[in-house]
Amino acid sequence: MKRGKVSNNVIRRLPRYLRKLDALEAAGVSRISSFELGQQLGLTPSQIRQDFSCFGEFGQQGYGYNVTALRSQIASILGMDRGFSAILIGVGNIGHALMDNFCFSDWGVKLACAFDIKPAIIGTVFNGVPIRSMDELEAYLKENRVDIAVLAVPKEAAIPVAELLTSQGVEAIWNFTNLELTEPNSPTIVENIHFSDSLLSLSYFVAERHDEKAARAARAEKQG
Amino acid sequence: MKRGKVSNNVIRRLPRYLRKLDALEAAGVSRISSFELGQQLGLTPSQIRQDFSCFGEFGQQGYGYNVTALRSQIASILGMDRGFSAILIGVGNIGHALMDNFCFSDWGVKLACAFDIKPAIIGTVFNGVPIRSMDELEAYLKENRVDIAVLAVPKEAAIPVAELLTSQGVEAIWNFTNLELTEPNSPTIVENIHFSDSLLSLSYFVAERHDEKAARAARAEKQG
DNA sequence: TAGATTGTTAATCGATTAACAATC
DNA sequence: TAGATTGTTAATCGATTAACAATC
Repeated sequence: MKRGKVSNNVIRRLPRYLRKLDALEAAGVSRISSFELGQQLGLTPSQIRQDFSCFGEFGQQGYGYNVTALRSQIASILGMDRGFSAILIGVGNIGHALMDNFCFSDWGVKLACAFDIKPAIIGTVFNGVPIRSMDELEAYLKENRVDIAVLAVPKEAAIPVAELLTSQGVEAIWNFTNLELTEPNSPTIVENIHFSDSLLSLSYFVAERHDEKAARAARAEKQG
Repeated sequence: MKRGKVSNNVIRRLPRYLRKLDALEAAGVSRISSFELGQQLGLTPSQIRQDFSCFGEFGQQGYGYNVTALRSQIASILGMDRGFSAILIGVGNIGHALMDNFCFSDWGVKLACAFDIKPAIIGTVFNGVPIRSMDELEAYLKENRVDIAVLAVPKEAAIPVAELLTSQGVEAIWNFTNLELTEPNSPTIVENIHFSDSLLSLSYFVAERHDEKAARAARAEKQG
């Protein structure tokens, strides 16, 4: 699989392709052209073909793409078949919601273990995932390969925990705290889920819409 | 405030500026230059000045930006001072986590009401927010202006609920289901929180990193 | 005043779109 | 074969960066 400096925009579109292909497969669609896929995703056929061509040749002239084959290629590009292992740190509201609702294995990730400080839940097993004491985290990291640490601790605990993770060689942090963890020189990959950023962007668009409506109303008023 | 077609990239950076300025203010910093802000955010000073200039002139030559004033300008641009109202639909894991942890009012949004189908919680009040029956949703929408509907229902319920929201003129949906709600011609603004997309992007970067390491190791092997 | 830093115009860079030969 | 659709090269468009006059 070729992969010569793929742009961030392309990478961010890959999961959407995957979801759409999943849906197509579930609907019994076996082939699709870049034109049709573009229609369904609101992208140009050109862009779709360019995106795929970063990684290889998955289509066939005159035919299009085999849905199942393309899906499996993209899954592989995204690393879903590599058996990445994850741990969850912080079983509060969000952590609990993830353990309960979010099916890591659907995306090729094995959630091996969770850590928390609440005595009441330490030692229990939730949805097949054992919850351990935070005190054991460092020892765990020394003994086990952890590809992805899901960070769902309260703000106050975030920085020291992130530093421990980085110092113990955890490859990547999936960050649910509202803090900017991205250190300039850190070797750790950080992916943020910033709820507030998302809500504020939405808020911006709503405000813009309101302003447009108000402007239209004002123009109508002026005209008579 | 001028606002002539601002690019999506700019809009997505605004919440980050806001968070950084909040932190600077909290740390007692009263002025900052685009150079220094750029250093702290990993952006070029040019880009920062370009971004701000989409909305007006907030700085002063030879001085830079007043942190408090700039923060409040950006808050206003993002619509934080408009008193947008929100409702939450679906008080499951995620919905509950949002009610418990996520401070809507910090971002200028008033969470007025929540809706669910579970009799046990209908009629209760959580964190000051009343939980009502889903049966009352339509009537509520007819009687109250709702700017933002937070959609946190199970997959199965998502589409019909989204259609109800759109038909009742809800301006925007903050979508926590893993479904693509964006309808080609819908007037409703949709902002997605797709956990799986985020995790898969992260997985991609980890896979890429692994490949690079493997390639380095292979080269070293060959040489020595 | 001299130094610093803005806002903006121009230059560069990168991403998207269009076009088309290759080919199933 | 004729029609369809790919993968890729070239053209366009937009976003980022650089430069600089304006000015605090």
